[in-house]
Amino acid sequence: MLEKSRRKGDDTRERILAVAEAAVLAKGFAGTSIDEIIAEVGITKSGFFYHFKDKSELAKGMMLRYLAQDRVVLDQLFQRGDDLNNDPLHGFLVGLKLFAEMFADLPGAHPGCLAASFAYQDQPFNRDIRALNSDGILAWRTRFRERFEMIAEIYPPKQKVDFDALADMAATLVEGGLVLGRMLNDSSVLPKQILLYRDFVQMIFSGGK
Amino acid sequence: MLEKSRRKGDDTRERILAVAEAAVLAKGFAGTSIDEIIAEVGITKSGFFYHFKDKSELAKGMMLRYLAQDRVVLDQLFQRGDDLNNDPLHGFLVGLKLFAEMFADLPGAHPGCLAASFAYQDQPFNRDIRALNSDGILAWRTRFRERFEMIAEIYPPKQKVDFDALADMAATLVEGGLVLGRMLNDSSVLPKQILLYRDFVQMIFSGGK
DNA sequence: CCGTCTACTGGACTCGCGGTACAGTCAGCC
DNA sequence: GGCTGACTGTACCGCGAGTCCAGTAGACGG
Repeated sequence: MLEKSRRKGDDTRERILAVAEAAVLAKGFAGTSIDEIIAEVGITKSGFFYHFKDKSELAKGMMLRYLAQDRVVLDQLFQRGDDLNNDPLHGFLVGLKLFAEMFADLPGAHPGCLAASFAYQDQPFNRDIRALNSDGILAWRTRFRERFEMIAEIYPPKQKVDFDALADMAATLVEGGLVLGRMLNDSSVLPKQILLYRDFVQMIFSGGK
Repeated sequence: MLEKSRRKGDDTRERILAVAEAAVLAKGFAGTSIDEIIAEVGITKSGFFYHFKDKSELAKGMMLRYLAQDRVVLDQLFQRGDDLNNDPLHGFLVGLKLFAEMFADLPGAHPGCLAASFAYQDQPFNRDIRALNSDGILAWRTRFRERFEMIAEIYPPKQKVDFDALADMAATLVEGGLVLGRMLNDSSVLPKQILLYRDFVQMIFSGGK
């Protein structure tokens, strides 16, 4: 039928993950039934359990997929920021602007974050998921902190700042912004918060303006 | 047995809500079964459904209880800040410090937020819940914006700031901080973010220091 | 051409949980 | 003494997760 590039099943697995992601972002993990997923993918229940031994394995697969996409998108974004401006501070500020625009331009209003979706789920499957989640956040922290250290060499901040906390602030605002966006049904919350964060970073490293 | 102050059932209802809140914060709403709640409260299923016609009504009751508590706690906190310092900026900054300390001193590491717990749930019951949630957030926004306007009269900010967004930033950091706290299993994330927010507000209104 | 492996289909069945229905109970109040 | 509020107890339904297992179509290798 379609392409039969690598394995036959890889394609089905990928389709399950894609369908599941859309459903979970729209209705939450608990609110998404397997029956519903397989109906959309066009397979049977047995087919589903051939690929994932249970629902938590599905969640794990979704997280891995999500984090990989996430990493690629973020890399591209801040790379573009640096391409447009080779000063580490201004490259970062451009990256943040692009980041805000990305969230502003998202089609379906409020996508939400898979990670957060899982963070507020029950314990059992969270052992594994939480580890993945944790790694994802820690990657952000490291990436941003290293950037701040680079920036600080050129623009020494007037007052001392905890770079780890400042790095975490980005992820915090994204997660919180998505939550507020959902609550208020207003997708402009998150981009505005990112831009405020941008102002904050700018103030810290280059004073007033 | 105990007090029989108002009605007999008010006490039971309250106990259901209290038990449910603890369970939901620990395991998520979907992960909390009615059977489990009634076992702990010591009533039967019929008794439960006498008080709440379904699980979404329970959620609604929990939200109302939660928002009421929230309002009281916040009022007290910022009132204390103002009592200690009658300048609107410094009173607010003290309030934020108390706020951060409150989260730092919480016993069970990461309590999470009921509101966020529900924000990532499925659609159906969310119509009602979302409205409550929305009202809660909007109340924060108004409260903080009014405060910023008061502060700005005395400390005109160097650059123009969107007070609504700056107000939302507090709620955003709280929600996001709770999410990150859960993911990283680190309850120090949220207080640190609040203190960063405090620094930001201070920089906006009184420049460097 | 045969056997094996992958990627499923089909169907039957279990269990937990949300939710319904409804009859009965018991204590307090007018 | 009857009504109401706050339940108990039991039986039942449907949905969704998950299990078991038998069968099969197609690719692939010898």
